[in-house]
Amino acid sequence: MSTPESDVGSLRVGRVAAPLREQVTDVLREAILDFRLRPGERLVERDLIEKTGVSRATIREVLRQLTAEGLVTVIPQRGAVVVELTRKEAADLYEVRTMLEGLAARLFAERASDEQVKELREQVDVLHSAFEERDSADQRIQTMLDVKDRYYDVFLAGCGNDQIRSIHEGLQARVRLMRATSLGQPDRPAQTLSEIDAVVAAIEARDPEAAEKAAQTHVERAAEQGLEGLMQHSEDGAPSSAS
Amino acid sequence: MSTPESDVGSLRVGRVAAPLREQVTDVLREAILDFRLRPGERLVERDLIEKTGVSRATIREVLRQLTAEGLVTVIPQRGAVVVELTRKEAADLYEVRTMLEGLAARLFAERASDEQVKELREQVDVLHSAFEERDSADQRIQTMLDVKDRYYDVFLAGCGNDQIRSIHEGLQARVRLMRATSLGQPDRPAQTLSEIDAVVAAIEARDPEAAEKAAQTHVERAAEQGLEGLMQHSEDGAPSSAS
DNA sequence: GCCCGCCCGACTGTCTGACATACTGGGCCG
DNA sequence: CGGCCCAGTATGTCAGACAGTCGGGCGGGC
Repeated sequence: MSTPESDVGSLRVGRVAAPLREQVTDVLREAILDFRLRPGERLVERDLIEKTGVSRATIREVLRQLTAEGLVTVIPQRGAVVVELTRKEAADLYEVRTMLEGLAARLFAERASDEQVKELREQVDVLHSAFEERDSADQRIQTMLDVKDRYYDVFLAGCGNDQIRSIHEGLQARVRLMRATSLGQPDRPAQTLSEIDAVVAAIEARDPEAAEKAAQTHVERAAEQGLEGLMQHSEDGAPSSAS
Repeated sequence: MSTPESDVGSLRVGRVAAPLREQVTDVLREAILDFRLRPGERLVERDLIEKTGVSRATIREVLRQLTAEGLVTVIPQRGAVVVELTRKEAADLYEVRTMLEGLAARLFAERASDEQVKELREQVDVLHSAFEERDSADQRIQTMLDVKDRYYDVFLAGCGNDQIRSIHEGLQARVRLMRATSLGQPDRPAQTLSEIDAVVAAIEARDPEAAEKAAQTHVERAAEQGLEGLMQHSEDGAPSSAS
């Protein structure tokens, strides 16, 4: 061990210069999740080269990465396309997410420090005030989504299981993607708030069972709403254009 | 080869010529899971080029893929390394896997066809007879692992949620990887058998709750055993060499 | 007039070679 | 003896090239 043992490990320099490849990955991921690249759209390497300014090799590595993340599908000899989620796939994703958030909630209630519980409550408060804000509807929804992201950060950090976080991230991304086809009912904010309140309340009471249950209920409700928008579409395909 | 339209759809040609990249990915993945590439080992691109015979571009795409699968980590400017699982990471993985298999078992009990249940039972029977076999210990263990893989195939197919399968695959791979450091107690086969029996029995009884519980118990037991081997090692690192 | 088969353009899959940059280890100098 | 500098090593990224495949359009045959 060369590392001079004093209190090393906490003073790492933040590695400012991210590899180009990762920057591109982030940019593309954002573009997909923002629907600037829409589900079903082909990702032609040459176009991406022009748009991003990096070389083909880099682009291809990025595409592999996004493929593994489940955001793009690759058709052999045809290349990458932005994933289109089937209704069934979306339902399956929600099912897993239900379990996962339930687990996270239970663990949070069992293991988190009082500090973390307090922090979680604070995030919920912020969420409430974001809801109260009188911006335009669009504005408010965006704000709430952002705040909710931070809520989830605390939530998944506090449960003490890092694997949950990384898996949840992937699920979350794809679920978000699903809203492409639905786009329908964006706001059921009040309901969301009370569901989350229930989760945090159970956590504050240090009641793991209740927390798990509440978290599951929350995702199930979200699933109902989310899937509803897909119902109108065909049985199991995801035909975005031409009827 | 102009597929004459008679009863097409069932006679797909199995796409024998997989993209080179995927073959290489498979080979490397196998090598990692077989510990021919051991945890902590550096994966130097030039070496891999020599060993696999493909070009650097291809190798790099493969490494990205494996990175995303969680089998290798990349240290910036230093390259890829076969992952070394921390005791905590392993524990976290088991926690998630517990939930996941519990969910799968519940869904299986709820949704699978009688046919599928029967098939599952058959796999368990095969597992039993593999256990009875009087091969060398090593031989038997290998056989049981193979059979168990097939059991899981049926199990995860029958639960009807494809997302579970893909996530479980990833977890499974990394958990297997963990045995690198432990290597300790490979066989607790009898215990395993009875636990699985319990799961399938509950499924046959179409009792989702019991099935979920039994499946969770199974993974928890496996986790205890699996993690035990890691205990002897240092707190949270995974120092494979020199103490 | 319609259908079949051929051909062409568009892309991907893969390879080669090259260059800048960052890390490592070791020898040299003060 | 300790710190500095340097060359070797490996990654990060780019440019260009070429074969193979897929799809669609065009033209000829029936």
